[in-house]
Amino acid sequence: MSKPSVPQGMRDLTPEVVRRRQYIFSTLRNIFEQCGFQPIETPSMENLGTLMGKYGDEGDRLIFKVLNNGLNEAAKHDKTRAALENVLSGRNDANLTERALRYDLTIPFARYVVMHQHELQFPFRRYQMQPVWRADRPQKGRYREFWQCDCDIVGTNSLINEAELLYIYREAFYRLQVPQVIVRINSRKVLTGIAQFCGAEEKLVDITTAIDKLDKIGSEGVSKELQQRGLTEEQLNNILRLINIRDLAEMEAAFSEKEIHTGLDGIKELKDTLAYHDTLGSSTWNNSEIKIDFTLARGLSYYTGVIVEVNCADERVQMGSIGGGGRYDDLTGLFGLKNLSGVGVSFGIDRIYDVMEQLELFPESIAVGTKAMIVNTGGANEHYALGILQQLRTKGIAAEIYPEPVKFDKQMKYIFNRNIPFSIIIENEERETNTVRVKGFPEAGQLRMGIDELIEKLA
RNA sequence: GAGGUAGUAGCUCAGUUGGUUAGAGCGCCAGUUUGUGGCACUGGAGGUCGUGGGUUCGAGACCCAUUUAUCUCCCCA
Repeated sequence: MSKPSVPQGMRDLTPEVVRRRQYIFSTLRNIFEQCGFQPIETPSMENLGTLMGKYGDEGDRLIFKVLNNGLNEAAKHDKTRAALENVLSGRNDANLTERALRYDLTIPFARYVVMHQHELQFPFRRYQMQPVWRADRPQKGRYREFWQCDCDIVGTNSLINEAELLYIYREAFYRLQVPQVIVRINSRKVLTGIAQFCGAEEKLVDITTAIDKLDKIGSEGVSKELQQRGLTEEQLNNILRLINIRDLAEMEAAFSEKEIHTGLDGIKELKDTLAYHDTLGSSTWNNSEIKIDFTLARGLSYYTGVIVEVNCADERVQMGSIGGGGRYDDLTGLFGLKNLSGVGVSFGIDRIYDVMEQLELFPESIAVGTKAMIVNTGGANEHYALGILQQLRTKGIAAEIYPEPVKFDKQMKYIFNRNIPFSIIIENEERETNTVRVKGFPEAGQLRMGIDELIEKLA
C-alpha cells in the first residue's frame, strides 16, 4: 500500500486554516448581506457546453472535464472509439465527456439567471461563495481547487452598481485590514478606443493582451510583441503614446481629437463611476486606493464595460491579483436571454488568505474554539462534571470534558496544546461543596467558585 | 503545455569522493520527580531514504522514468 495523497494542486485544510478562512468568509458575507445581495449556490459540475467557449482558448484548455460513466458497455464501444478520435484531434465529444467542473462562478450564474428569469426580481443582486477548479499548473498562489466569493448585479445598466462594487472591495479589505490595496479600474471601451485610434480595431485582442503586460515587460516588450502581430510603426507609436497616459482628461482629449466615440463613452463611464463612488465611499478607509489604469485588460473575454482588478502592493507579498471583475453586457445572451446587462466582482479568497497569513493579519481571537475544558478525575466526579458541562453549553460557552480520567499531567498538557484558555478542576471536595476550581485567569492561579459565578466569568 | 530546483522519522534537517545494523533536535509513548499545564532525568516506539527501473561486488548518494512540492514562461484568483 503506497502512501495516501491528494490530487495535484489540491489541499487538506487544518482546523486553524479553516477557522481563518471562515473569518474571511464571514467578513465578506456580512458586507454582501448589508448591501442587499442574496445567496445562491450552483452545482459543482455544469454541462460541458455551458462552459466551453466562454473563457477564451486558454480557458477552455484549463476546464476539468469529467469522463462519462458506462463507457465500457459493449453497445457504446463504436461511439466511444469515434469520440476518442475526436478528442485526440482536439475537439470535444459528448459521447466521452458531457460534464465539467465549474471554472468560475460568473458563467454558472449567467446560466442560473436565464433558467430562473421568470422567478427573479430584477435588478437581481446575488452573492455566491463556492470552490472552482482549473487544470492549471500549480504555483505560488495558484491552486487547482480554490474558492471564489462573487457578488453580481444583473438587469441594470446604472453605474451606481460599479460604484457599489468599488465600495464593497474597499470596505472588505478595510475590515480585513489588508494593507496597500490597489483597486485598478479601466473600461473595455477605452481599450477599444485605443485600437480604433490607431486604426487597428480588428487587432483589439492582440493589442489588449499585449498592453496588459506593460508593467511586466515594459514599453519595449509591448512594442516587440505588437510588431510580431503585424502592427505598423505608426500604429505602434500611437499605442505607446496612449498607454502612457495616466489621466482621464488627457485620454479624453486624445479621443476627442479623432472623434473616437467608443473611447469617449469609456471615459465617461469611468468618470461617472468615480463620481458616484466619491459620494458612497468611507472616510475611514486608509488602506486602499483606486487607480485608473488604461493598460488593465483582464483575460476573460466577456467583459464589455468597466473592469477592475485588485492587488496588494505590500513588498512583503508577491501575489497576483486578489480580486477582479467588470461589466458584461450580454452574458445571458449566450444562453438565450438578450439585453440583460450585469456587473460583478470576485474575491480570490485563497490568495487573500495567503496574503493575510504572510502579513500576520489574522486576529488572535479567531484561533479559539473550546473555551473551557473540565479535567476528568473519574468516579462520581464524572457525573457532577457532566452536569456542569451541560450548564455551560446551555449558556453558549463552548466546553469539553476530557473523556478519560488519566493523570493530571496529560490532561493539562492536552488543554495547553489545544489552546483552551480555561481549565476546570473537579475533585471530591468540589463535588461535595457544589463548586469548581478554575485555572486560566491571568495572575490569579486557581480560583474556587460556584457554578453561577463560573458561568458569569466565562460568558 | 515548456523549463529550473527539491523530496531522508509526525515536524525541521544532517548524512564527507558510492562501503558494515541510516543519525540529531523537537514531537510522540512509558516511567521518575514536582503528588495540578510548556522544566529536568531515564527508557522506548517510529524510516523498504517519494515511487519504479538501471549502473555497481555494494546505492540515501550516480543514471533514466514517474509522482508531489516549489519557482520561471504562458495564463489567471
